[in-house]
Amino acid sequence: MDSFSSKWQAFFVKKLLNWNHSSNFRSMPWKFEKDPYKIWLSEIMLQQTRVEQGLTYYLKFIEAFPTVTDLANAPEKKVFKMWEGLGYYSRCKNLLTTAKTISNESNGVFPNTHAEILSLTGVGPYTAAAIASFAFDLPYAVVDGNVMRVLSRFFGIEIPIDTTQGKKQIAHLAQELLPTHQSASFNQAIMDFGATICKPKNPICLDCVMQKNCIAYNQQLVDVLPLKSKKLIKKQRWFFYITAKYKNQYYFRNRTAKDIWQNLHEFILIEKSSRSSADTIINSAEWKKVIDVPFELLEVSNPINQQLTHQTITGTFITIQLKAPLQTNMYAPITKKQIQQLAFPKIISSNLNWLINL
DNA sequence: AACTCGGGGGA
DNA sequence: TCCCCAGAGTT
Repeated sequence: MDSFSSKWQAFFVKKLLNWNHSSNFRSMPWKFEKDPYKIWLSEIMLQQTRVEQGLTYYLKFIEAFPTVTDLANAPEKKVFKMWEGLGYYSRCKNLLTTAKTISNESNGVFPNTHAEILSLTGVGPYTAAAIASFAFDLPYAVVDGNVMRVLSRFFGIEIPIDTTQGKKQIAHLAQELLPTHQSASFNQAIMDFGATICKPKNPICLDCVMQKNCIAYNQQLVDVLPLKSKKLIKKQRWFFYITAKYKNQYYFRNRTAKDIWQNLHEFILIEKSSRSSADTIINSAEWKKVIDVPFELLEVSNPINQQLTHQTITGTFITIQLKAPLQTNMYAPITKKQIQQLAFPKIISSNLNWLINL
């Protein structure tokens, strides 16, 4: 565990803080922020999310909900609508849970110890360390994708970072490196350094202030580290969405199953595990079960692919005009005005305009 | 320990 | 296409 010489560790910390003080850090609205609520909000939004992508959402949320109590008291539907497009929607649900906990049980006062922060729903080791160090100057080292990459390269760690052992070793090393009285600066610096210099692809080693003692650089392992042991397996799914209109209303439902897009809304869905034609779908028993009234077929879209991390969705939209309201209660009729308040997955929101000509 | 949860951007 | 992004919760 302590196989790295303290000399190299001192070098790393000194060079990193120096690099940071030379105004190389990234400029972001939550930098130097001391309000734990704002730090928490930004950290949740940035989980597995690029800073540039999360930025507009953060600004929008802070304006709409200046305090944790404002967020706790907001209608859930409105919060999900504002989160629409950011992905990983369980974050939004957990965000609301924690906002209500703090607002109701702590009178809106954010917890100020590492253990309490870590116990919040949606707050794991990374986020707890980030809030503790940035808001309260507590000595906890953050470990995110940047930190794992930077440390595995500089110290030449060859244990895969997607294993328990690998994560444990990096976390231990990061905590050991952390200068106790400069935890916020160190944590921000190492992430900015990873994002701008020690990048995943084409890192800027020629400009790197620690090149001299970087094991990956000296042993030509920069393109190899960090190691990962697992390969991603993608599942293919075929979604047939039925845009069913009756008297200026369209049928939707909220996704509640243990699956993607929980708490988002969707049109009537018939899913297939293999490629299928729209004709087959329209004549299937499943179709007759949900489209239980006479209808007129208006349009069948071309298939549209959406890439997710673990699956590829091929979506086809089938537009029909109902001659009577559906008898099933699996889907609810929604007016155009109401539709605009609902949150949808991207494959629906990006096609909503032409589907129901808003 | 393995799986699953989105959407976007870069190579 | 594939990989990665200021990770966390569930199984």
